[in-house]
Amino acid sequence: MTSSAASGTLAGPASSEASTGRRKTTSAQVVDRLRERILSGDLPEGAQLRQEKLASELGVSRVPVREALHQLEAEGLVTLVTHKGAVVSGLSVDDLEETYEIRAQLEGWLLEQAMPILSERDYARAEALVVEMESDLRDESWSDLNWRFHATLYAPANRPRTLELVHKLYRNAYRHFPLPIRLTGGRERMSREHRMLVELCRKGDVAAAREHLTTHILLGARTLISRLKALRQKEAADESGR
Amino acid sequence: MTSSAASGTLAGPASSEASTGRRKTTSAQVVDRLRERILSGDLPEGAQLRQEKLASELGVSRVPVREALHQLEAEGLVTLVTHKGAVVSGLSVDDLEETYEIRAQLEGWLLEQAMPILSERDYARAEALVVEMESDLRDESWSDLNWRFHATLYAPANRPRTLELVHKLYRNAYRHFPLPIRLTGGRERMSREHRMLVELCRKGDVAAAREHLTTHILLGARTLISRLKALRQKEAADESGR
DNA sequence: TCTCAAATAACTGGATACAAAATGAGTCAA
DNA sequence: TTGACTCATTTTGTATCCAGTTATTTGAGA
Repeated sequence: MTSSAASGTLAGPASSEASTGRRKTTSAQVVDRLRERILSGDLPEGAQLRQEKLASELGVSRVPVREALHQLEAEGLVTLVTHKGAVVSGLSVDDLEETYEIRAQLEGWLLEQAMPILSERDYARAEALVVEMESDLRDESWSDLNWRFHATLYAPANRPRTLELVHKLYRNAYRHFPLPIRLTGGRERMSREHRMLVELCRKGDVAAAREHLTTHILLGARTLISRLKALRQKEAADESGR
Repeated sequence: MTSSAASGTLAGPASSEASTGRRKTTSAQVVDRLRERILSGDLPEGAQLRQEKLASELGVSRVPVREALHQLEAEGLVTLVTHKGAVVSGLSVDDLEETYEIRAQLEGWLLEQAMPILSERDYARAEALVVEMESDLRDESWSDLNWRFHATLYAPANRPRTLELVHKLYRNAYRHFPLPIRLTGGRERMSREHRMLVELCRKGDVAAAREHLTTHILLGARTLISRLKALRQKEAADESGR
């Protein structure tokens, strides 16, 4: 446990210190590492997180790992059961639906607030992102680009905390969908809806834009969730029929 | 540190264990304790939280205290600065305004969803709470009763996560206002607005009810915040002029 | 062979002790 | 007065030990 020669060991002082100028604490680094692995799906829903294993993998002691797990629990990424340990938390279908409803409400409001302030520059930037989404066909890039597109339209509302909250909901919901089923309704439909949204904003039709955005989110969610249900049923069938 | 005979020592296993049947972990108890003290204003904004002091006060070691602080940080109640320690976090005026705006959006939506399902029983319960608020003149009871009134009208919407989120925002915003200035516009106006809200729900006028609720929240916030500003300016003046 | 209970192992939660790192205050000299 | 330096305080991290709980295995009896 001394040499910490494991493959995934945390970066030495030099690397992270140099970039920020301010060295993060070990537990904060552990949080970042684990969050990344969870959000990326590397640690799938339901995975057991053993303190000792994580500690040795990362080359740290158990204390910062425990603190990291507590923090991740507060973020909703893991579930801590007393004396049983940490498990990467899942989200029920109901929870997912609710998350999307909250997003629809808050994003609709953000767009409404931003619209009077949106400028041609913002529209151009948003459309550039649509183009980027059309050209970058890697599935992994998509959800980030999609968020940036949306965020571009909300930014002028100047509601940083709301934006952060929505972003958190966005990431937390998205990770539950395996990559293959994320692109709801295909890229074409997404592009079409996104372009349409920008167009409505340009026209200055607040009500129509909000309506379109809300539908975009909720219908997307419905498709996504029904696919997830199908996938889970299939998995359950495979499991029992095996 | 051995005898743990301090006044605020955590309850022995017996008391909390008996009620739930499942003993909470020490760090969870510490979280509860600290959250309570912060939300009640006992630990005011900006207060330094010394690990060792808290640990000895509560009769526990530093480990659960640190874990608790990390969790509270994730909840937004304290700010952790590396190597400087934990401070009860404040909220800027901008943050407060934003919090109320989010509440207005989400609560408006909750009410809309709940309205078709609300029954005479719910109205009666809500009105009973209004009466209770009129008779219980203790300032400390008020914010809890107020929340219960609102929650009663949202409960049928059956959106537990949204309700929890809103509740968190509610508490987190409220604690920043010292007790004396909490009752915006006096009890009479509050009662009037609450009764009016119930009446609009009874009539089934969804749009009017939502509008009234939103205004109720946002105007209340504005009054509250302007008072807070005045208070802070006064404090600043006292400070420099002393 | 199957089932259930006791023994055992594994893991988490917590306490304590100690080392390391960083901050802030104070000191001292230029 | 300014600036560098030292030092006490505090947080952070590690190691070790122990207690309590859960999971697993073992073994006896049916």
